[in-house]
Amino acid sequence: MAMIAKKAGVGAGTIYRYFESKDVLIKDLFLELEAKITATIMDGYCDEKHMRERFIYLFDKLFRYFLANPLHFRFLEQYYHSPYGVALRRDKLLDKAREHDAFRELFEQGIRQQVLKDVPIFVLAAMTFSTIVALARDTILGLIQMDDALIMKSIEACWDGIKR
Amino acid sequence: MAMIAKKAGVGAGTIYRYFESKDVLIKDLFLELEAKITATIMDGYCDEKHMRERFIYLFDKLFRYFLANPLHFRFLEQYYHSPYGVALRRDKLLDKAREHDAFRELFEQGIRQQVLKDVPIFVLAAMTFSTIVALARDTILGLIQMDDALIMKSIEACWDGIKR
Amino acid sequence: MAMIAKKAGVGAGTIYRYFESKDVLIKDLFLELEAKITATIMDGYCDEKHMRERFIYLFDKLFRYFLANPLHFRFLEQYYHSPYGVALRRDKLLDKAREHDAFRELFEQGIRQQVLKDVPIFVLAAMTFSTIVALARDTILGLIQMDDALIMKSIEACWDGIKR
Amino acid sequence: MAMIAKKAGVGAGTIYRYFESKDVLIKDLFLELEAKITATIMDGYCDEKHMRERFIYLFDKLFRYFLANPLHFRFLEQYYHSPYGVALRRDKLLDKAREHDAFRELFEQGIRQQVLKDVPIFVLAAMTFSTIVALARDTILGLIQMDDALIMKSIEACWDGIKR
DNA sequence: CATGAATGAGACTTCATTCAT
DNA sequence: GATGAATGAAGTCTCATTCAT
Repeated sequence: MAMIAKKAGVGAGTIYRYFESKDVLIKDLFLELEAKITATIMDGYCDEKHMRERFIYLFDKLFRYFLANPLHFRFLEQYYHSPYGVALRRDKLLDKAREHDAFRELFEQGIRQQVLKDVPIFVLAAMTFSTIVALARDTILGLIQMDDALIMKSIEACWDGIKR
Repeated sequence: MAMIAKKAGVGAGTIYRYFESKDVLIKDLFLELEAKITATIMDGYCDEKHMRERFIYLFDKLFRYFLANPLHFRFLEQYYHSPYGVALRRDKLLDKAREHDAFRELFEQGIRQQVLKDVPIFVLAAMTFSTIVALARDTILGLIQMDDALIMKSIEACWDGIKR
Repeated sequence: MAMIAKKAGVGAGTIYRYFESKDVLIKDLFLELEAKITATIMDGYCDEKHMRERFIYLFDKLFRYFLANPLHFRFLEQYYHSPYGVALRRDKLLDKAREHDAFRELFEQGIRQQVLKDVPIFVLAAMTFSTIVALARDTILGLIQMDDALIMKSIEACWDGIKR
Repeated sequence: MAMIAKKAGVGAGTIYRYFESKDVLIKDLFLELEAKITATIMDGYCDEKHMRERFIYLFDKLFRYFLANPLHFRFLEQYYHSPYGVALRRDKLLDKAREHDAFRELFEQGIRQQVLKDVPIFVLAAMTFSTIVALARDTILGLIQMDDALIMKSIEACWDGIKR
């Protein structure tokens, strides 16, 4: 908190006018970031295209967002692995926080149309998200390099994994 | 450190006779755990079986190890997402720590034999490890349930993703 | 101070236009409350009745005021036990603030007329006020219950203690 | 806490090896003090003397303890007026913390033997303790002076108040 | 005159590490 | 070699007060 106040150029107590506590600050930041990412990804997304194309569109955008915003990515990763993140995923998986979620819809539709494997959605999510996140992380850390072609190949491979 | 000393039944200072610092203790614990997991997984592993069979064997064992040892799993996850873990992965990816590694050999051989997609190994690793880890995590957290059939399906789906 | 401003429906800074500081605000509030209590108690008080009757009248009224205004009571108690209260009592005892004070007059008259024990007034005050305050406090806290008869008995007992 | 550590000549964290928290420290200090006072007061106390004599003995000792240990007195006063103290008195009044208590026994016996007024014990306690405490407080604060004769007179007056 | 955002000293507490015994 | 009491920097949070608007 001291560091944040300093970076923000304000006194230590000022933060608490805007955020009830450290935890709330973190949660709010997460929600803001999540909304921003969703907006970015959904920009230009076309509901009516072929499923594979939509899949690639979404994950490509997601991947590029991560690379373009490494700080956001690191924050999200930490958040997801914290107790907050567990609670969040619990809610999502238990359907408490449905909302509009393009990924979920895509997977559900894919299963219904027998384009995707008939497994629980969380398996499809694990196979795709965690792969993209893992690759993004190592790219950001400078451990690996991924050019456009490799990004595409990887996303297509994910598709191969989930498609029937 | 105080808790560890207590659980170990020794004085707080005693730890420092065996581990230079908290960080070193954590690193050593990780290495020990890693060795144990490798041993467990490799037990019964047969080099000469068909590649797909070997793939499934390894990941099935890995997955089951995680479920059977949730504390180990949680420690490893935390470790991987800490600064220690980054350094470790850096070493591994940059080939500095090439020991005997069945997964790596499997992937390399698969590419050579044109059974697997011709992508860098780190892509294959991301697609498989991160998926299994994600599923294990949520299972351990009680967010999802995976029975034997679903475990098998998931691993096979991973294979579909990386195979040519 | 923030809470007070909110309850008052004004900005936080506005308080400081009416009260120099938190301490002054508290002191002023005390003085206001004291005046109000004095007025309440003196209402219907008759100088010319028998001394015992007047004594009972005053303490009965005081006691009932406390029970009817527990918030006032709590504030007064806190005030008396704070550094402010010490200064106040110092002034009163050292005769610096001799205003019209029915209790004091009663005690002084009682001593003069040899109805009360020949001890310093502060002893009479301690025996009566502190008893009534203690009983009021515990009643307000819900630790004890006092009905009309018990209130009367207690005040009469105080009288027994101070009378010659 | 910082002040305490400094006065104790130890580091800030050292306190927490001996007391779980500030609240526990305060509570423990209170218990220690209470035990010490009880021991002091009970020293030389004779169960078999006449009741009035015992009464005077106890309160005289208590009063003198307060004067001799003004810091103890101030601490106890603050404690009794804090939330801790309320809880404590609640327990005592509700008989949860009976133990050996000379004052209580004296009052109970006095009522039984029809020496004292037939009022609840808490009234007797209020009339005596609060009077003695009030006089001790103002003496310690230097607001009043009490010599041996006046102390005796005051305690005897308390007795007059509670006796039948 | 009123506002309320900003302040920053100070409160309690934690914990990895040291060192005299 | 083992101990565990002591350390003190650092962390989160509160709140009376100020001052530019």
